[in-house]
Amino acid sequence: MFSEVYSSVDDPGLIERRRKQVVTAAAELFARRGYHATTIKAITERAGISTGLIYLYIKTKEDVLFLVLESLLNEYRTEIPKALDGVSDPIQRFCAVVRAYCRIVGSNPHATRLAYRETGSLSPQRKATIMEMELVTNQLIIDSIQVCIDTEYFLPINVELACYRIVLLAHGWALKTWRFNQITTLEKYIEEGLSASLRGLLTEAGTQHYRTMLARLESDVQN
Amino acid sequence: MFSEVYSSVDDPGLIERRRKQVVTAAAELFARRGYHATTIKAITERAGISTGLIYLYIKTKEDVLFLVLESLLNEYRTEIPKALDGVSDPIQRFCAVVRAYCRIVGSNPHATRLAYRETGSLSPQRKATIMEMELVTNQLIIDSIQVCIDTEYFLPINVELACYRIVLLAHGWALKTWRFNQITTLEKYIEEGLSASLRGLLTEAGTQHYRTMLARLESDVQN
Amino acid sequence: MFSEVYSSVDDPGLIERRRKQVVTAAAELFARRGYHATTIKAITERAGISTGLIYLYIKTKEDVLFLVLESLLNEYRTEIPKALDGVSDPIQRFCAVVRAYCRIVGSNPHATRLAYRETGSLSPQRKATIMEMELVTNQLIIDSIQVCIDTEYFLPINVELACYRIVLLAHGWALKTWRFNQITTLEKYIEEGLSASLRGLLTEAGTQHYRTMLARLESDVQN
Amino acid sequence: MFSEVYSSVDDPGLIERRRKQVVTAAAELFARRGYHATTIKAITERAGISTGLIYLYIKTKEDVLFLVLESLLNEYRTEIPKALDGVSDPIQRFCAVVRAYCRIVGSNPHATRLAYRETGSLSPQRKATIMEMELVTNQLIIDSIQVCIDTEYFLPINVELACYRIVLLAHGWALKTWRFNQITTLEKYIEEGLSASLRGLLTEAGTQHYRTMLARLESDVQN
DNA sequence: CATGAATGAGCATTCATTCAT
DNA sequence: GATGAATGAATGCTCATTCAT
Repeated sequence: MFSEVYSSVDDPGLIERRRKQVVTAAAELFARRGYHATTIKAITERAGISTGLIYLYIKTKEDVLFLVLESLLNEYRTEIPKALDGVSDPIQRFCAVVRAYCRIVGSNPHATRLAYRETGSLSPQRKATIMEMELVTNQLIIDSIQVCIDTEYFLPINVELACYRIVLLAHGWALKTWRFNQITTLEKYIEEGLSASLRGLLTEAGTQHYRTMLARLESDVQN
Repeated sequence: MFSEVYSSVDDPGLIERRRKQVVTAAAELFARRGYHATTIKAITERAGISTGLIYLYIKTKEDVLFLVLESLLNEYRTEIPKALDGVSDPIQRFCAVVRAYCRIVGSNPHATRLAYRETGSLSPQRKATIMEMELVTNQLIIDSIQVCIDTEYFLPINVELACYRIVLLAHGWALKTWRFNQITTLEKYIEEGLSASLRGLLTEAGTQHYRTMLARLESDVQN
Repeated sequence: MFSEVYSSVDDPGLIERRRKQVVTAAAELFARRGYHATTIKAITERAGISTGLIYLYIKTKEDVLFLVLESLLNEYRTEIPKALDGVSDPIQRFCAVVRAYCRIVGSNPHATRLAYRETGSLSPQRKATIMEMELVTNQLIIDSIQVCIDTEYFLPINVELACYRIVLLAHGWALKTWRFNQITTLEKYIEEGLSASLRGLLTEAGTQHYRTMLARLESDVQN
Repeated sequence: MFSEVYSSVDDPGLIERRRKQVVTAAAELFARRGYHATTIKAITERAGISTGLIYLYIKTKEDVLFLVLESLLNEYRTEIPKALDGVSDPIQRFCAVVRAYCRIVGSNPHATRLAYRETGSLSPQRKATIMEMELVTNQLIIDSIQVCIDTEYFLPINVELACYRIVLLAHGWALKTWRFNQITTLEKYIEEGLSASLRGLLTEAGTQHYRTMLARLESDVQN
């Protein structure tokens, strides 16, 4: 973790701890004021360290941005698989991925917006790294869709485009929170979006399977 | 047009002309380098005017950003209605709106991304103005969906959420151009997205109506 | 003049004037405190301009150093030839060059020391430029020696090494002013150094010629 | 040795050892990058000690510069007398001093240049101390010249000025190494410079004596 | 109206020095 | 004595904005 960024300090534990301080402080400030409008001094003050100290753990201000974005994407990569634990039905797995992704975004709207706003402020190499990390997360979605297609629950559509529609469903919440919070809740947003997506994806067989499953779940809940 | 921004110059025609120069220059630079990395000097140079002159037509750098975003949203508001000219069938009107919106985004991906990145750099009031303009455009989509629901071609879903799924479909192209350009074309992207959306929206009756319509269109083309 | 340094201002007269201000101020401060210990702010304050203005006429602090050194070397190149005006006798020309060089150094001891201290602070390219300018000045000395050798007034020694002994005689005054000012005057220093040099350079014939010349000069003075 | 600089450590042997480490490391770095561009951290790293430790042996960065310069001048004071061992003829002693001085400079051109560049970075008191040390070395040269004058081998010129011409001859090699290395060798430079100096210094009697001596030396070599 | 030189507050980064361990 | 993380003042440079011409 926190790879790619040089530190002149040796103790990895200390690096981890200090960087967490810095990333937490920076994430909040970047979210509120944006990357460019946030000064290093503001970050260090909020992190409770001196101006100079931050430069023992990062080399440039851009490093801080990278660490913030990296830490966000790491959360996706770590949290989504957890939501799949113990779920075996293909359609249920798809639903679980969608819900997990949306909820992570829902609990981090600032960070998600930050990723949209400021990825372009990174150096090309760093930008590429972040994009690759995004692709890794997307793969989790793609896989869950592919299984549904293989089992003929989903129509044989372009998997990657379908994946991006899910990604945009999730990110959409963050990008338009200001409006969505006025007219609905995150969970309703998820269910409505999920339903629409499923209607666009399910085959006849898939629909059948999905209904049976829902019925069973309901009767389970009743007992 | 160009309201909300003070100018010390009297002649409205001159204001209009100068601001067009400035907005054109700024839009290109903002798209390439981002708002913060673009200097007023760079804008005036590209616009072919002197450094000081710009301050006769705007008061602050933020004004320029506002004018650029305003001009983008004006294009949406102007262009989309044109696509509806002479189209009367509700589903066809819906399809026309979606295609028009996506194509405008497709011809302005930079500007669209700019809106996502830098709307937050505006003052709260300006931000609100821009968001309202977005809502006006959205209303065009909402109306086209509402008619389809009223005629029972579309399921009675939440209209605004459905609208946002369309908006995100369109914006999605701009936000992920880097990837989509590698795997598809804009028109294919639109048709795939439109199909998935329709599957998620159409009622039985709507599906029927849509199929009949498509068949008729095809036979028209053949003759 | 002041070539090699970029300015964003167009008017050459203004550039000339502003740079003179800056160079004068910087030369004094560099001489007193050294290049590194002198801040841009101190230079602009002394030059009576604002902090930002200096950057319209130079790009980096190193540019200022370069301009200061360049202006010193330009003085050598301009002043020494003047001392040769109307002097035709080879030995007298040699003496004139030596005296002129020493006097310029004597009126600029700070700048001369600065050249020794800080030429190394320039970029390799700039350093090369300064060294070349020094070689141009040295050529004036070399030429005057060569003529004396050709006329067999001077021994056929290595001309360049002889030249450097003269250069060091002159620079020596600046490098050791602190001591020389305690024990002698510049003019006495010059005459003593010149005598010693001549004794090291003159042939029999040269000595003869020199003595005759001196005698004539004295009788001229008497009349 | 290493007087004038306070250390909080008691053991003089340890002080001596640590300071040698520091001075060696610093001398190399100062020579390559200059005093200001060299950081304390770079010095301690090269010396193989921790950042904080250096402050047990010196109080400020300037102390390090002083120690480096002091150690250079100590070398002059120690080495030159060695060259005089067993030489009794006045002119030969003079020649030996000149050669020794030039050779020390020749083996330490960086350090010599450092002394010229950075003596001014010392506090006035320290500067005075260094200058005094230089005078002590100069005295060795002065003495050798004075004996030659007393024996009427040399003309009765100003001894101190003559001394400085020798000093500048030696330092000249260091100050202009970049050029001299292109056109000659150190030994040839010394001999040429020494010859010119002698021609400027010797009386008739001195010249006679010197020639006899040279002849004897040659015949010695032949046998 | 137009020009572009002038202003000066603001910011990322460095580094000598300190001090808790 | 030794370590190296921590401190914070200091500095070169940028750039939005002003204003004399």
